[in-house]
Amino acid sequence: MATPVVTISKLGDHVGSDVTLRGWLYNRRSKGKLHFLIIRDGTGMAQGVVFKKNVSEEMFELCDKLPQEASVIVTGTVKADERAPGGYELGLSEVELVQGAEGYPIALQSGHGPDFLLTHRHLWLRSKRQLAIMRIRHEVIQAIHDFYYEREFIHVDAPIFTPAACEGTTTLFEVDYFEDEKAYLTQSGQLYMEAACMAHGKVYCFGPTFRAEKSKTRRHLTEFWMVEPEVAYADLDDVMQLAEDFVCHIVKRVLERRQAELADLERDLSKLEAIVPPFPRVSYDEAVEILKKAGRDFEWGGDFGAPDETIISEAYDRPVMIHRYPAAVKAFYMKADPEDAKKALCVDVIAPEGVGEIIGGGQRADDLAYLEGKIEEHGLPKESFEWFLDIRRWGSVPHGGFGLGIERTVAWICGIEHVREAIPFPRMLYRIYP
RNA sequence: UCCCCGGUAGCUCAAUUGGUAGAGUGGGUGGCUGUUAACCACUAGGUUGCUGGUUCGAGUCCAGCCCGGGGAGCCA
Repeated sequence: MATPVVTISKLGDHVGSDVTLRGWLYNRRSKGKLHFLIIRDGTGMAQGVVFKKNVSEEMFELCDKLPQEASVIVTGTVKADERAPGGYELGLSEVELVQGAEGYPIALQSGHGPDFLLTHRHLWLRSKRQLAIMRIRHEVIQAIHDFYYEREFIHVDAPIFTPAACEGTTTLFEVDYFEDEKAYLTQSGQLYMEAACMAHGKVYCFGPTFRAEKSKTRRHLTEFWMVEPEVAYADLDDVMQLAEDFVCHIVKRVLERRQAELADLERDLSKLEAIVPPFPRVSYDEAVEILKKAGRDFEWGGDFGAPDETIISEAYDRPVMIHRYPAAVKAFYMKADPEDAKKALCVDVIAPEGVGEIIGGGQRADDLAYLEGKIEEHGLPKESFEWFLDIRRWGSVPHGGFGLGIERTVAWICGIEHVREAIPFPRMLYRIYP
């Protein structure tokens, strides 16, 4: 009679009985008369033990030759054993080879370089560290959807093709297809969320965004994922409160449910456990003072560079919210501060540990005449924004929101150096394969 | 786009002042009944990124190009 097929994550439910696992050989440690087969199946890793006396000679020989990443179906008796990784092991009675994997390029030992690993990204995903990162990414995404679902936000998808820019036009990918006018890959779903929040009150979008920036740093991808909530009747304080609750919720969820993955990544948990409210709210003016005290030569009015952000974030053990930047360095749709028209009601959230900005947002301009002036000031084609101006023509209300970069958030939580490891198949300047 | 660093075995790296190209790992073969990136022995494996130059002689020095890494600007 066939044994039940189970996953490694559920082995504990089957102690004492025979089960079948379907997966891949992660590693093999062979002795003279027994083999230790480390098998992974996507839900975890488990050790199978093959004793020469318990199996046929052919099967024992097969196990002696199994290469790393061979696909295998194995059957054996589950028992708890402290010596086994994961706490359970299988005394194997059958090993079926599905396909071999001679010459598998990624070795367990001997570190590989980033170029080699990225070229083999489709295989690199199978390694322990990458498995942990992708599972944490998955948890972050699920936590995001749960957070907004519980708060009665409606998930509204924004288009990928857009007729005009939200940010600078130099960073747009042009698409040559639509007959009437040029189209571009989206840089942000925000403008569409502004329209949607006037319909549903509280909305968010979650999708890919594209930036044709010639950026070559550990914080940049050409294609990255962003979640963008937008809330009607929200002011800047509401936006900051939402951002704080949101980031805390994500970190807490990963700490609760992904301990094993964080352990695989050797993440310093105390850094994540420190992520609790309240986050410091620092005005742009105060941030400039921090920089000056640190000896930076910084002039009021400019935007912060990456080294500036790092200096400011190092003054705190949790994300820092910097608000009210000079309007001149921010996008056209920002609402001006009623107390100082030179400043915008915006907020950036800077993550600790040098990851940089994970959130950018603020309160939006809700007055028609003001917004028309800003569009002209920025030299943008007004006709492309008529629909956006309509939002201010009929039933305009104060509203605001922000965008959170998924890969930077995942990189920060995982404690990894580069965002390229925080997305399954990174797209970067000079890299589109695989 | 600019600045800095690099390109040597499948992979990660070493090679003294310009003088016969080396190790680990992975592959192969053999050994081992409790391994935790197992270990031990043996073994195969090279047009030193490309093109040109200097030199008796270039992995090493020079020029140009290609590719990669890190950073800046810009941004999430």
